[in-house]
Amino acid sequence: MSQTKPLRIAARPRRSILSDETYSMIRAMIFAHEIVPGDRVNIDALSLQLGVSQTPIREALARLESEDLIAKEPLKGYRATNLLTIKEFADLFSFRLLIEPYAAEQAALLIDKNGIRELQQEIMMAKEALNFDDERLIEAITEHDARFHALIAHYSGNKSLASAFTNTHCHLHLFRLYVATQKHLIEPGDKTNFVQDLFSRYYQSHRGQLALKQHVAIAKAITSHNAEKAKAEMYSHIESSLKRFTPDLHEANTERTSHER
Amino acid sequence: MSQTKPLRIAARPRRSILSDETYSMIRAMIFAHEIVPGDRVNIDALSLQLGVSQTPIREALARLESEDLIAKEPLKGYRATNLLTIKEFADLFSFRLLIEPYAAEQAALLIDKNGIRELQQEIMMAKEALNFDDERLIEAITEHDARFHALIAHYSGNKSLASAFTNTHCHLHLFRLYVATQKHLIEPGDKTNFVQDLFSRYYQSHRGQLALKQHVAIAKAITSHNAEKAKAEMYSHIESSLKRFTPDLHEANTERTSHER
DNA sequence: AAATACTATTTCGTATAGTATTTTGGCAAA
DNA sequence: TTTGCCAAAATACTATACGAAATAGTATTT
Repeated sequence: MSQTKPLRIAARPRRSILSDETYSMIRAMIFAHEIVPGDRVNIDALSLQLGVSQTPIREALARLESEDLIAKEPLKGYRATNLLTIKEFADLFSFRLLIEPYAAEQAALLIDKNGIRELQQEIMMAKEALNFDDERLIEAITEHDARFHALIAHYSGNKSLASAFTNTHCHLHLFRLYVATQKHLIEPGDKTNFVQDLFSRYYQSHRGQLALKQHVAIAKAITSHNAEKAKAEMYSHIESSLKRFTPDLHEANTERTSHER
Repeated sequence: MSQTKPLRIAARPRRSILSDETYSMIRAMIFAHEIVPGDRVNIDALSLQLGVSQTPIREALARLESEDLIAKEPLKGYRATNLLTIKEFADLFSFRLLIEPYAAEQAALLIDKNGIRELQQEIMMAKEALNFDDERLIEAITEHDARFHALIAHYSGNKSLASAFTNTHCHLHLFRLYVATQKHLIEPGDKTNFVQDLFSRYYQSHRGQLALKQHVAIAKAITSHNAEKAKAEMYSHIESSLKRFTPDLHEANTERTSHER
């Protein structure tokens, strides 16, 4: 009796949906620069490398295409999209400036005990991450940042907003740019110094706990249901990031912002 | 010499990428309620119906899934997503309220001759559509509305914003809800009257040229580079739509909006 | 009647073959 | 050397058939 159905039980390591796994794997490869921006993506090669057939790969690429992480040129194949330009980053943060302060405000109004716990837990994890060595730190902080903002978008209660935020893939783009500078893949003529400076400031400021302090302030405002403060803190948090991408422009912009009175 | 390569010239009716065509076809089927919300989508059946193999269908569905028009349940298959709830519509319009006034403002600052021409052309087409019979009218107005807002999002110059707007698929969702009411597919107990009333007001107001007047005002502000006015007009345009989804709430909301002083 | 076993259907993934298109590399002519 | 053309190779895209595994439905046993 003990041997009747051994195969049924231990048959497979519980095969999940290969198509989804493949998607995650390719996405991770883009994240980690194993697939370099602008590079051709050969389906055959990927199929061999990941040990799956073409079908799941095609589905994954179709999905990645609609998320703008992969571009398709008909009959020529797929390629990883290029890094965002400085302007595109600036636009991305301008966009976040439109939606995330509102998200924080709504989250402050709507968040429940569960959400409060999650948010506090996330802050705790980030504080622990500060002890990591430099190499792990940036990755950990990036991941924390992504989760933190996604969490707030989620608890805004507005699905349209939450998925719009997710679809920006802002943290993936940031990390990809960072890796590119580390690997000196940015064309030398092209403001490399600026980009590197940007990241040293962006991530060093994390090391210096600046951004984390901002996160703490936002989290505190939300968990105490102070909507006005949550909105304002989120605004200045993102605005300070935006300014790094527009070092020359923000002087000219004299317009008052929505959360100011 | 004339006969050497006749095949090269007239070879095929220039078959484009079947995968993309398939995507469009399935999307159109959702739009037109040929695929009913909540319905199972059988790949085999679709393959037969559209006369293509499974491969392009799979890619199309993967894409539609990441756009939330199709949902995948692992090992159970794909199904068309349900209609948006009233709350989801309200959230959707709240979201548009965050981004589109800004889009109009930026478009007014940045639009070029080409954009101005496009915008005016779009308005002209909409005016002509008013002469259509009722059946065609709603479809034509929906399409105009979609193009008009997308155009402004595009000429905001902010790609993040433009693609976020596109990804809402707001007009598809609206039209789908409309078709559902026409076909009496909404569960009777469930505010059908409200939904039908909503649409009669929404589209009758178009027939009464109300929304088109608003579009004209927005277009005029943008083409004359009046950023403040463009922002304000867009705000009230969307706000009036939002109110149709929140007939009871907007009294309580005493908060001032960002474009008001 | 409930639990179990069996069957049918469907999904998911693989493998392979064929066609269309692009890319490459070489050859000839300018 | 450069330019243009052509054929060959590589690659992308589609079709099709098959099999394994899970779900759903039915029948059987307890």
